[in-house]
Amino acid sequence: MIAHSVDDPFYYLHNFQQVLDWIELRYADLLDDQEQAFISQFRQQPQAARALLVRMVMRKGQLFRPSKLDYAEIGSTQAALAPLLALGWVVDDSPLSLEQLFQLLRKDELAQGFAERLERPRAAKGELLAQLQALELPPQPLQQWLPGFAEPIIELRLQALCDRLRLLFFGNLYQDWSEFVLADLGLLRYEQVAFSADSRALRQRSDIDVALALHQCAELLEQGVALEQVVGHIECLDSDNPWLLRRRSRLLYQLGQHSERLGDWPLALRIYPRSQHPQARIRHVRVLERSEQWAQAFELASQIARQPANSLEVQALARMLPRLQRKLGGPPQPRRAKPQVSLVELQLPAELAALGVEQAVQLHLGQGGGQVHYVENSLFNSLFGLLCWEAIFAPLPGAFFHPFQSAPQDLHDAEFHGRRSELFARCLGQLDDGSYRQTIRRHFVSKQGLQSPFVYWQVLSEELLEQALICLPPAHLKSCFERLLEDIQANRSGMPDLIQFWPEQQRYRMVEVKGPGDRLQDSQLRWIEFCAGHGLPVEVCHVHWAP
DNA sequence: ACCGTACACACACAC
DNA sequence: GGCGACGCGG
DNA sequence: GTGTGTGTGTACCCGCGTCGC
Ligand SMILES: [Mn+2]
Ligand SMILES: [Mn+2]
Repeated sequence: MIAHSVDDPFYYLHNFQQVLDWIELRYADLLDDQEQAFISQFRQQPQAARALLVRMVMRKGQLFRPSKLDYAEIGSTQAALAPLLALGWVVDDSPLSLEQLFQLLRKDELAQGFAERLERPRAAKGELLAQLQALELPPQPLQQWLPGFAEPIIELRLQALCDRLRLLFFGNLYQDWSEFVLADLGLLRYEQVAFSADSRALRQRSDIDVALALHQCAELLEQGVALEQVVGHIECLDSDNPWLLRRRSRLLYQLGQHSERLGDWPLALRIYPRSQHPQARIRHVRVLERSEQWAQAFELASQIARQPANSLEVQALARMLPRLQRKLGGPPQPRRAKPQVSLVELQLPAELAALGVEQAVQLHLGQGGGQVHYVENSLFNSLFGLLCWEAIFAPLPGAFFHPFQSAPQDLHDAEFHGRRSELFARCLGQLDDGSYRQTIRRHFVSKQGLQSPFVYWQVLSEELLEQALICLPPAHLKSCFERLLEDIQANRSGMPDLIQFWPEQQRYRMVEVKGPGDRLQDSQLRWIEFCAGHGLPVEVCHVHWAP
């Protein structure tokens, strides 16, 4: 599937052609005439022209100077360009804004070309731009900006089409064509899932359009376009595809946060109710509170408290409800019980501060016998990922559809566990009969280095793994893994900095380190609460620096 | 990992 | 001419 | 001093050339 970069100078072209073939085979019914035509015409072009086009597609932006497109395997850029210009896939007379011109030309070229119109031609490049921006010159072709400039500037007109193809192949827009070469070089290695030939990222053209439009809205948001306008755009976009809906909710949530930052509470109050983001309802209450609508805030908070959707909501409400009751003139609220956790106050020499608090405590605790590892979330998540490898990478319909996936598409759906409950039950069942150790060791070897949403290969040494398998009781692992499966997103974080093992006694403890001025985060509090409830040994260690 | 996702760290404010 | 930001390429 | 909320900074393959200062 992947062309080898070491012995094929056109490896990128062959990879691109593979993607076209893949799409033609599986997605033909989702392409329009223009897209179909591109795929078939592309094949008929000379190799040099095809290669140059792909090089341009892989580069940043759509505007280029031919002198910057100099590739040994392609040879003459001019010759390669001719067929692309004839087809209109590339044009060489696009109007350019002043800003675009400044991105393409060097400072000395601009200073020379605009010499008469610049007051201070020796200033910094950004200053030169500012001087010319004041003249409010409209976009125009290069030949009008700077008649007689040594080379043209060419524009690739196929970026939108190629984004669509990339979306179809990868099912997202954050992966790009460098995936192929990274995989070829062994820098990224993926599990080979035996998915069926009809497994596809997207099933209808309208979903593709929605995905592209959402991506565009995210870009508008980033560029700082008026929020009202972006919200209006998003509201028109609908789909029954769960990951598109999740994407939409996330974007609305971000818009809500932007509104908050601008102090636009009415807008935030309109946006948050439209988002299904796990924290959207809490933000809604919070904005009611910030805008001093305490009665409505209390009412909504009480309503959520009757049917909380997740543990984040429960936790946030425990803080907000007493506060709101006080605001409404209720009786003084009893102080919430602090979490049951053993606290250690530790005084360390200030020289160790350079290591960072976690490493300083790691060093200190290690002197008392019992090896200490700085693991945070990596240990428990890795053990989970190794034990449940087959369930996570099971070829369920629609979960896998291309060779570069590190996780199933529905990993963060509420139904992820339900759709695989049999498989996970089988994995977790191994914690009852002791066979889990062999499964974890087997996958540690056979899957070594393969991308996984749970396994942190760079942290998980064999020594750490063996100590963990000796010291961690299977019942503790089972509680932890069941909690993870209840809500992967929320429960995969918050685990303590350090873990200490005493293999001779089959004993361990976890230690969350807190330097001066630091405090437990919500996810860390929830982990500690979970540990208290299931008998997992965890401590919090406050560090003070000795003068 | 769809400018995200973990962390710690820096402020602010109310009690 | 040294330094950092950034884009590129395998 | 407590408890809260909010906004930052940092890291994601890595060596190399170009550009700007
Ligand atoms: Mn930590
Ligand atoms: Mn810590």
